[in-house]
Amino acid sequence: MNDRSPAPELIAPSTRGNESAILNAALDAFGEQGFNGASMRDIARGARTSLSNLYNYFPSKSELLAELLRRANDEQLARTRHAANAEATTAAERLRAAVKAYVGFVVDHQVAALVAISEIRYLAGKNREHVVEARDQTQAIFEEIVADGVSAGEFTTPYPGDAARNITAMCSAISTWYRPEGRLSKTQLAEEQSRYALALLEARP
Amino acid sequence: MNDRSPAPELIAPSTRGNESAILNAALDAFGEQGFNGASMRDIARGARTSLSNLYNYFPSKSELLAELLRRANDEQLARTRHAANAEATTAAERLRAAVKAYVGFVVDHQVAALVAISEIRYLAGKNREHVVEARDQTQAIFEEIVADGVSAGEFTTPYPGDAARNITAMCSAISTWYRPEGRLSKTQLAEEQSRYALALLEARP
Amino acid sequence: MNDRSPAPELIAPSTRGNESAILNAALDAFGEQGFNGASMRDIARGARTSLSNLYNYFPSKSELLAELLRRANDEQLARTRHAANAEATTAAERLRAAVKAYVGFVVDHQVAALVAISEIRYLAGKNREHVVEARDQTQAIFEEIVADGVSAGEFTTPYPGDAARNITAMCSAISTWYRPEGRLSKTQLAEEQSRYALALLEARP
Amino acid sequence: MNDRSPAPELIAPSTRGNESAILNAALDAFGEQGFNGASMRDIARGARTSLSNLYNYFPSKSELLAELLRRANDEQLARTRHAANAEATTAAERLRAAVKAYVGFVVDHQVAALVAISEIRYLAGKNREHVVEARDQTQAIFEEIVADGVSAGEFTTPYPGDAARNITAMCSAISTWYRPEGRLSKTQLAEEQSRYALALLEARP
DNA sequence: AATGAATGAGGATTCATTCAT
DNA sequence: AATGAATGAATCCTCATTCAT
Repeated sequence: MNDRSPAPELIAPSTRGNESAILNAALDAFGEQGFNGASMRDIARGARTSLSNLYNYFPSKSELLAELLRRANDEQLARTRHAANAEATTAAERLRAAVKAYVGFVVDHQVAALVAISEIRYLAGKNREHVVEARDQTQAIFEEIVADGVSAGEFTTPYPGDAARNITAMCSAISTWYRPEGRLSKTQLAEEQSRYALALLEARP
Repeated sequence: MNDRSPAPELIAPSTRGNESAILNAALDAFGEQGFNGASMRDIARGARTSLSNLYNYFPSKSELLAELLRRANDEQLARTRHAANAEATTAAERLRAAVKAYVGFVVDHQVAALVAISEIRYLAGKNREHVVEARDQTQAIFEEIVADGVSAGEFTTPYPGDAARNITAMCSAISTWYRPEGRLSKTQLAEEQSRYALALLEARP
Repeated sequence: MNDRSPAPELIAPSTRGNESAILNAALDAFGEQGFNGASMRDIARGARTSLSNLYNYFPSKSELLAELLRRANDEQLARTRHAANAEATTAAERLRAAVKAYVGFVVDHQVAALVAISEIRYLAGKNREHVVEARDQTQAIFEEIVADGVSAGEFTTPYPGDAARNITAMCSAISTWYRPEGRLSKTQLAEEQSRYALALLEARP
Repeated sequence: MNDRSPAPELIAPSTRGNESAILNAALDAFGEQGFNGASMRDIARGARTSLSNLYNYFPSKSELLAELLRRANDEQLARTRHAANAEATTAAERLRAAVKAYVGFVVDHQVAALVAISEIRYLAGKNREHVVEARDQTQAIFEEIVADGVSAGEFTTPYPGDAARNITAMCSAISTWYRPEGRLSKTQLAEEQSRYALALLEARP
C-alpha cells in the first residue's frame, strides 16, 4: 500500500446483510448534512434499502450515530496507542509516531474523523460516555508523552496539558480542509504535522 | 474592565424592538442544539416573542444564522486586523498581538465563536460567500504575518500557510473547551496561546 | 324540550376557532374506532381541518382523549350530584333521582358515555387521576345514598357497596346498546332503570 | 378444587407446538393494551417466539383475536347452558345456577371475560357473527329463564328482556374490578350476585 | 410590530405482513 | 415449525413558513 492508495475500510463488510452499507450511508449522510440535517430516508436511500429496514439493524438514528462514533474513536485510539507503545528511545520519537498515526487516521477516514468531532454533541447517555472516554484516552496518550518529555528535559513547554490539547486540535482540524488531490500526500502531511507538534513543545534540537 | 469582567455584547441592543433578543436567542439555540436541531419555536421562546413575529425581523431561519455568522466573523476580523495593524517593530510582536486579539474574541464570545465554526456549513449562496470571505481574510492576516516573519528571518518554519492554519485551528478550538471559571483567565490564555504560536513557527529567541 | 329532543351539547361551541369541532370529531372517532384505532388524520378529517392544526389546540392525542373524558365525567358527576342533593324525603326518592340523572346523561351523550367507560384505560398520569376521581365521586354518591337507605331501614340489601356498583354498572352499560329509535324513550328508560335499582336494593314497598 | 384454587385453563396446552403460548400471550397483550394497542411483536415476545412464526399459527392479528373470543364466549355459553339445564324445580333455582356459572366464568377467566366484552368491537365479518351469536345465546338463556319465572308467577318484573340484560351487564362488569385477593371469594361473589339478580327480578320470597 | 391560526411537507418510528431460507 | 430480513403503508408529531387580523 503506497501513500495515495485507499485506506483499509473503517467499516468492514459485515456478515449481517446490509449492516455495513447502512453504516457507510449514515457516515456519508452525517458527513454531508450533519446529524440533524440527515434523515433516515437519506440513509436508507444511500444504503439502497428501505426506510423501515434500517430499524432491523439499528434501533434509532442516535444508535446509528453512536455506532459510527464508537468505531471511529476506537480505531483512532487503537492506532495512536499502538504507535505510542512502539519501541522508541525518546519522547520526541514517540510523539512523532503518535502524531503520524493520529494524522494517518484523519486522512484515511476523513469523513469519519470529521463526524467524530462535529457530531459527538448529539450523543447522550451511555453512548456519549463510551465515545468520550475513547476520545479522552487518545488525548491522554499525548499528554503522557509530553509530560514524559518534559521530565526528561526533551521538551521545555511550560504547560504539558495545554500543549497536548493544541496538538490534537490542530491535527483533528485536518479533517475540515484536507483534499487528497492537494499538495500534500498523507505521509508528507503526517511528517509536517509532527514537526509542528515538536516545535510547539519547544523540543531541544 | 478587568480580566474576568463580561465582554462587550456582540449583539448590541437594537433600535429595532426585539431584534437583539431574537439574535441572542438564536445564538443560544444554535449553540446548544445546532442549526438543524434548533427550531424557530425554540428561538421564539428564548426571545419571549411569538413564532410568527420572528419573520417580521428575519425572512428565514437561514438568514438568522447568516446574520449571526456575519456579525461574529466581522467582529473577529476587525479585532484581529486592528491588532495586526498596530505599530510594531517585529513580525513576532505582530503575531503575538494578532493571536491575543483572536483568542480574546473566542473567549469574549465563546458561543458565537463555536457557532461560527460549527454551523457555517449550513450556510449557502451569498450568505455563505460573505462569511467565508471574512473568515479567509482573518486567516490571511496570519499568513501574511508569518510570511513576513519568514522573510525577515524571524521564523524558520518551512510552510508558512500550513503553520498559519494550525495556529488558527488551535485558537478556534478554544471555543470547544474553555470554561471561564477554569484555571486560565482570558489574558493568561491569550498569553499562553501566543507563546505556542511563536513556538510553532520556530521563532528565533 | 321533550323526551326525544336533542340534548344540550356536551361540547359547547368554543370561542376558540375549531376547538369544539375537533373535540366532537375526536369523540366520534374514538367512539367508532377506539382510541388506538382512530388516527389523528381521522380526527382532522372529521373536524375539517388539517392534521397539523390539531396540535395548535391539543398537544397530543392523549390530551385530546383526556379533555373529552374530563368533560364527560365532570358532567355526569355534576348531573348526578345535583339530582342527589335535591330536596327529598327518603333515600329511595334520592336514589330514583340520581339514577334518572345518571341514565339521562348516558342517553343524552351516549357516545361520550361509551368512550368514558371503554377508553379510560388509555389515560395515564395526572389525566387519569382527575378522570378516575370524578368517576369515583359519582360512584360514591350512589354508595352514600344506599348506605343511608340501609341505615334508615328503607333498603335491606346486605352489601351497600356492591349493590351500588351493580347499579352504576347496569346503567353505564346502557351506552352499549341503547338506540334512540327503539322501544324506550329516555324518560321511560330512566324510570324503568330506577325501578330496577330499587328492586336490587330490596327496597321496602 | 377449592374456592381460591386456579381455574382450569381456558386455553389448554395444544398439541400444536406454540399455539397455546401464542394464544395466552395474545390474551395478555389484548387485555393490557387493547386490540389496537397491542402489536404482533408484543405477542411474539410474550410467547417467546419470533414475530414471523406467529403467522404459521394464525393468518392475521384479527384471526388471533377471533380465536380468543370464540373460545371465551363458547366456554361461557357452555357453562351457563349446562347450569341452566340442570335439574331444577323453579325458575329461581335455575336463575341462581345460571348466574353462578356466568360469574364463575368471569372470575376464572377474568382477562378473557374483559377482552370478550371490550374487544369484540374490533371483530368483523364471519368472525364477528360467530362470537355475537354465542354471546346472544348466553343472553337468551337468561331471558328465557326470566320469562319462565314471570309466567310461573315467581318473578314480577315487568320487562323480562330488560331485566335479563341488566343481570348480564352487572355480572360482566365484574371483570373490570374483581381482585382475587379481595374481600370476596369466587363462591361468595357468585352467591351474592345471584341474590342481586333475584332481587332485581322482584322474586317472591 | 405583533399574534394566533393555519398548512403541507417531512421528521423518526412502528405497523402488520411476506418472503427466502 | 421456525427465523431474520425485508417492505410499504401508516403512525404521531414537528417543521419552517404564511396569512388574516
